[in-house]
Order: sequence, then structure tokens, then C-alpha cells
Amino acid sequence: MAKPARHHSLRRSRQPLIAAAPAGVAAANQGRRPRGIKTRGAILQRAVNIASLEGLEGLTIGKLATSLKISKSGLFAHFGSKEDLQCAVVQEAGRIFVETVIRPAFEAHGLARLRALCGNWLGYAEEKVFPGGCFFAAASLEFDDRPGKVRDLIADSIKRWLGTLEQAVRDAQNDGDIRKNIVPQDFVFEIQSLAMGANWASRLFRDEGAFRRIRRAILERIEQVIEPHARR
Amino acid sequence: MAKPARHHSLRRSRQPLIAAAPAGVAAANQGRRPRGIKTRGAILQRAVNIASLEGLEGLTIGKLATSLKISKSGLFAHFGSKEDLQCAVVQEAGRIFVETVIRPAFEAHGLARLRALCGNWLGYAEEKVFPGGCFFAAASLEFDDRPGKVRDLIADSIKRWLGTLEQAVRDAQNDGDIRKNIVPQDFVFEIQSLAMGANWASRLFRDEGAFRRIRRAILERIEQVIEPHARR
DNA sequence: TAATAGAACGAACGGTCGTGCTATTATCTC
DNA sequence: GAGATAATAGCACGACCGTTCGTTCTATTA
Repeated sequence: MAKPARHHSLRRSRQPLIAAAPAGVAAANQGRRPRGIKTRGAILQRAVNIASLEGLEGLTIGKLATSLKISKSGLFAHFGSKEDLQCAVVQEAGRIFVETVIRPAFEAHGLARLRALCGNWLGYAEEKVFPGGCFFAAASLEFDDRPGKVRDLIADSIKRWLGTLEQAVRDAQNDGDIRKNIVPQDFVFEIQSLAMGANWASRLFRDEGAFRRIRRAILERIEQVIEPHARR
Repeated sequence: MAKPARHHSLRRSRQPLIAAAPAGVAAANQGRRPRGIKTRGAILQRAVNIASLEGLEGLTIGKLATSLKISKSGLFAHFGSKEDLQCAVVQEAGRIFVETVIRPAFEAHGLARLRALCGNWLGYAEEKVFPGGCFFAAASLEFDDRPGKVRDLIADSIKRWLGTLEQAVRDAQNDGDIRKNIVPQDFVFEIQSLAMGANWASRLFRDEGAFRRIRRAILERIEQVIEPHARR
């Protein structure tokens, strides 16, 4: 056990996942790169969708290869181990999350950004950017008891997301839009819990009304903590 | 595929799971019954704990048998299929949930019952009645995309739990303790989301403070909807 | 045109999964 | 006690898992 794990693990594209934004076009889809990188991108795209439905452990290399009509070994060579594949999937999901939820909200600031972040998240979960609902909600509950690289990656990604929300709350407080006695961490945690609950109920009960109800609940909760002059 | 699944599925102890309460002692642990029923009880007890950590799919018959020092086939004979084992595990978890969270709260009524239900749930999740946190939170997210008996059982169990909460809200409204303009379903949904968020964060971030913060948030939320005379 | 490196393949490995058959043991009834 | 019945063990199965290997195809470079 504990193989040396040499192999030709390509290990390209180590972007910081949530920070800074790589500026240019998406990633790994422009044709003027070694051939395999396009394949890797296609693999990841499919893998993220499957994993959001079946879980990161239920995503098997054999089924993934079959569904892409390539050989198991050819696919495997792109990653080197199942754990590395899972890590790559988490990073890819994080990239999509940033592009869908976070970056568009960064055109606004303070309270408006907070509202945009919440709205984008609900849209992202409701419109099924991933067919299995919020990827990180599923993945975090699946891996919360399994120590390792995958779990750490998931926890870090979610921590960064919560940090982004908290910073928006702090900015809004500095702008005088949110009451100063609100503890950003606690407040963000409440909102995030409501959002996860919407994701949960909509999937388990096939209750699409969950998003509508939770959207209202979150907006109300935000109303409660903002200064009168910032009310809508 | 689609095996006939005849087999000798014993199928004892089909209690209604959450309704009515079977009155007498717990279940299947008193010695004056056929011997196998004690074994079955011991299997389920261990299975529930493993499943709460590894998931209902990660719970394998081989590992379960090994950890109980009995043979795979001997264990298997008690259930007849993995799906039936999973169903039995869900029902056993439901039984424990009822005993831990619901029944004690039924000594109170209306608003007091609602407060007890919420408090008991937070205690149940925080004190790790199941080592993997709330069993149903994990199971529901694992199975929300897999149609079948197991999923239906999980969804029904959770629906009954939410129904119990909603009835407590309605009773409190009839007592004049909770404002009449509150929609029980929406309100229960908010509270439940907060509770699930606490379970989620405490596990993913090993953040035990999550329960303290969410307990306060839930109590505050209840305060907001009760009539002044019922305030604490 | 020849040499080379990357990408994909098919086959196979050891292991574990759920499941089924058959034999053995323990328990209960007479 | 003997016989019936329930409970458990042993063993084997086919399927699929992640992984490794050697080979072949393809495209760029010399």
C-alpha cells in the first residue's frame, strides 16, 4: 500500500479556484493546446454532472468511461487515481460555482452584492446548474466523515464561499447599510442554512415551491438587519 | 434484472414507525422470543451506527458481518436483500428518533411542545445519538436521486416529522400563543433548515459552536412569531 | 522521411460486492 | 431422549471495482 504514485499525473491548471479569477476565457476548451487537455475537460464536465447525482463515491471510473465512449484505462491515465479524479471534480465544480454565483455578484458592492450572492445561489440551485442540486451540499455531507484530500478540498471551498458572504456583510456594515450589532459569521450561517434547506426539500420532496418560500424568508431576514434608510 | 425477490423475508415488527407509539417496551430486545430476533436487533443497532457514518450504500453486508463476528450469509438470511436491510435500518433509525426526540416532547402541549421538539432535535444531533450526526439528514441527501423503497421510506419519515412540528405550531396558534398569520408549513421549514444547517456545519467544520449559535437563532425566530403574552 | 512523445486502447489482476445453495448447529416440542 | 424447525455457517457464483501493463495509434518535431 501507499503506492509511490509516480505515473504521468499531468496536473495542469492549478488555479486558486475561488480567488482572483483567471481573467481570460473559461479554461481548457481552446484548441491550441495538447490534445489531451480537451479530453480532460470533457471528462470533468461529465464527471461533475454524474457526481452531483450519484455522489463522488458513486461516480465510478468504469461508468464514466462508458458514458463517454472511451476506455477505462485511457480515462484513468488522465488522473492517476480515483482520489485525484475526485479532487479534480471538486475543483471543476468550484470553478463553475464561481462563474455562476460569485463573479456576477462582484459587479455590485456591499449590501447589493450580498443580495446578489444570495439570489444567484438560489438561482444556481433552482435552475439545476448541476442536475443533482447544489454539488457542494451533497459532497460535503458525503465526505464529512472521511478524512483526506477530498474532504479538505470541499471544506476549504465552502469556507471560502462563506468568507465571501461574510465579507459582503462587513462591507455593508461599513457602508452603514447593515446594523453594526449583527455578527457577520452568525448571520451568514443563518442565511446559508435556509438556502441549504431549500435545496434539500426541493430534491427530497420534489417541492419546487421550496425555493420561492426560502427566497422570501431570506429576503425578510435581510430586511430585519438593515438600517431603515437602506430598506427597499 | 428485477429479481423475483421471493426468499424468506421474515418481515417482523412492522410498527407504524412514528405514529401512535407501540406502548410497551422498546422492541426486539426481550429474551422470550425466537432467538433470531435478538440477533436481528443487534445487527440493526450496529448497522444504524455504521450507516450514519458511511451512508446507507457504504454500509456493506460483509463489513457489517465482520464487525459483528458473524458470517455474511448468516446475517444476510435475516433480510433477504440489501434493499430490505436498508429499509430496516431506516425504520430502526426512525424508532430511535421517535424515542429520543418526539415522545419526550409529547408530555407538553402547543407552544411548549414546539419548543421541546426543537430543543430535543438539537440535543439529539449535538450529543451524537448517531455517531454520524442526524441519520435522516445524511440519508435523505444520499437517496434524493435514487427512486425506490428506501427513498420513499426516508421521505415519508421526514414528512411525518415535519407534520409533527406543523401540528405543534397549529396547536399553539389555536391556544393563541403563536400569531395567526404565520403559515405553519413555511415556519416549520425555516426552523428545520436552521437545524439542518447546524448539523451540517458542526460535522464539516468540526464546529461545535454551531449548535449554540443555531439554538439561539431558532429561539429568536420563535420569539418573533409568538403573541406578547406568551413571551418568556 | 524518420524519430519521438503523448493519448487511447484491450486485457487482465486481485479484491469486494450482493446473492444463492447446501450443510451444520442450536433450540423447541413432544 | 427423538424429531422438527429455526438459525447460522461454509462455499461458490457472477459482476464490478480501482489499478496496472504492454501495445497501438496519431501528431508533432527533427
